[in-house]
Amino acid sequence: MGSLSERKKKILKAVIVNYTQSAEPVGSRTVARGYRIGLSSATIRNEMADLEEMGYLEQPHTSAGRIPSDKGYRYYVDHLMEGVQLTSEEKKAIKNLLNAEKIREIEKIILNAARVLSLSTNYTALIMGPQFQKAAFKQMRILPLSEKQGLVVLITDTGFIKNKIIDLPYSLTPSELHQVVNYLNHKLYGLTIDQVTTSLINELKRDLFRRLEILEQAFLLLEESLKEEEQVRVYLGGTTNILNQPEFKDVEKVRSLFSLFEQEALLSRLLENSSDAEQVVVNIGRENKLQDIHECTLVTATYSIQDKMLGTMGILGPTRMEYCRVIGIINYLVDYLNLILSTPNR
Amino acid sequence: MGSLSERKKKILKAVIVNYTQSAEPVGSRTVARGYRIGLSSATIRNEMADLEEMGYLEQPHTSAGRIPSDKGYRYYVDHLMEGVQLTSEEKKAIKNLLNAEKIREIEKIILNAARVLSLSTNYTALIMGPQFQKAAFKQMRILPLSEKQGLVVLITDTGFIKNKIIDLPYSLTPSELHQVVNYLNHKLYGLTIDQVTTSLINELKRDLFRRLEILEQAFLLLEESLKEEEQVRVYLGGTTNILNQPEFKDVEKVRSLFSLFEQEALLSRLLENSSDAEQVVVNIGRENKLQDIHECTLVTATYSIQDKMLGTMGILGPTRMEYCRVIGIINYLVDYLNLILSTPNR
DNA sequence: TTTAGCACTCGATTAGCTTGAGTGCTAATA
DNA sequence: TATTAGCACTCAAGCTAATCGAGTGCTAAA
Repeated sequence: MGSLSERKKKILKAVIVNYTQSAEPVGSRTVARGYRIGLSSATIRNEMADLEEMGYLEQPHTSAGRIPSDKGYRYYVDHLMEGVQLTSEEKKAIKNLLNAEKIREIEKIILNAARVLSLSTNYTALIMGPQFQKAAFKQMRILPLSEKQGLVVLITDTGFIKNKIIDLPYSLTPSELHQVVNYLNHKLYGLTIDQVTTSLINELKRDLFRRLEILEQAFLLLEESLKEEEQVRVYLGGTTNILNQPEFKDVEKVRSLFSLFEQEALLSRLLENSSDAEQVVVNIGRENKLQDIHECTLVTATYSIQDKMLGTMGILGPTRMEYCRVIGIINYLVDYLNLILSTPNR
Repeated sequence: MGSLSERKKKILKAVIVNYTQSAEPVGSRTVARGYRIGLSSATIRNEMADLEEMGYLEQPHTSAGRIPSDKGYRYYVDHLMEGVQLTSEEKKAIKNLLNAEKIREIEKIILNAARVLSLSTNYTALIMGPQFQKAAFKQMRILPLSEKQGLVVLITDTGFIKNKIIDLPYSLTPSELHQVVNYLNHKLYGLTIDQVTTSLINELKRDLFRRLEILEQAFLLLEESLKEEEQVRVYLGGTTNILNQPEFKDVEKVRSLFSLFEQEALLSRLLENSSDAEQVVVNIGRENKLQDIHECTLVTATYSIQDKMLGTMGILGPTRMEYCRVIGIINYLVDYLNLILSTPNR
């Protein structure tokens, strides 16, 4: 597949670079003039015809220039693109934006990261919040609210905090409650939320029954607050950025994209797909599973805290995207975020 | 101002009703045919010319029909519109949607209400979350996370729960911490968050100093978690609904509207404006302060818990809106929501 | 193998024409 | 006096034809 002649590579690259900027089909003459290839437009024309036949370029109509196909972009990303380092100003800008305040809550950090990502790329940022299910149990507390209600506070090792109001079984005295909570904290410490399955809970339940003779209902709280398949939150930034792109001058496209944005479940599946990979993943056009973004590219990367993968972030833009810039930025941001998150006393 | 002849009223109403459905300028013939006024188109033409001169109607261009002006809609809303009761099916549908699960957390209820509101009106719903500042302090707790960090949990009487991670002054022993918390709970109980001003905190600080000789830093937590002017959250529902309206076939308008949607601060100010009023408030077109929604109507109402005003909800659609339906729905939803929220053990 | 040259294609733009919904005005009518 | 019928007029929208020009493919010469 990497078997394109040097000349074809140069031309393909020229077409992509030009099209990325102009959003207009690129003609042979433009390539001949602008990119120091030292060939006449006629020759380039022939090469471009070849590239089209091979599937790297497309022609909107007979008498127009060429635009890159998904396959063309793919080749560009895999073989032609030069990784670009951010300038130190850009880096500084990102750091500044991200550090506006000393923030400890992970959710706010992530919300902020989405903002930064969209601002610095001018595309739309999607960030999947920490996957609650995969975090490890750190501690829980129950604060009594009234006779019959309590507030469960659940804290994971990744700094995720979850509240849930529950009904308390009337027969629990404060000290019994305390005992239950202590017992659970002891037993569950370090397990991932996934591991705290119903069966484990049932087991503990039996155990506790014997020891403390506490009402079964006491356990509904944990089940309730854990089992409830919590949708992973996806934070969006710069959703309107994409409206600046000429490919979205049609309201129909805008609608289909924005209704996707409204469906968190779909978004999180979209991001989850890429979440195994170590590196930055680029999904170009129809490589994406969802119809609605068949004309978009989604660049994703995962962020983590002390080597434990937390979630995925992505940039969504038109396939005609500034690939190297975006990849550079997302790379830098992920690294920096990992650093922040892993700093012990952040 | 209510001094329109009966005939003019009928005609104005006919124009508005028709335009609301068709989104096309309404001609004299259409009015004569469809609305049993018993007058010829010529007469109606004359009346419509009068109405235009008076500012209730507008003409996009000479040879087109008339469309209502903001003033026309205003008159309609104030004098001509018949309040429409929802059918019992509609009511049932709303109840079902809202009650999908037994939900206790107020935030989720509100999020859900936004969904319901947008689904049943087909416009965009904005709901301002509970105004933290105006809620009354109920209790606070501090859960130690590590040596140096603690989690402040703050609960208001309106069921709002707020977490914040803070740095603990190293010199506090658990029991000292406990004492401080108890003292604060005692002192602050029942005050609104607004009332817990810095000066009160300072006062308490002096007080505590004397009694417990506890480090000043212990107080940073409260200040930090309260003073931080927490932006009121605004929840959106059905943002894409508005894209179905023909008045938004132009991407420019979509962009300006959606970038407004991204700015929570602006949205909350928008809703706050109407938040004194008891009743449903209708802001038509240019009556709205923000340029971006000069072609929209915002219908708002406030919801409360046991007569304490919590927040505002609104419906945003084109000025050509089904006023009576929207007002009926928002009225019903607010009443119902108030009922749910005020039920003691919800 | 490359290039110059040329005929050809086809979207985009413009201008002119037609259509039709709707108006305003006037004169006739109830 | 209020209403209506009739008619000339207006103007956006839609259609067609003509023009323009960027860009192509092909051919023949270098």
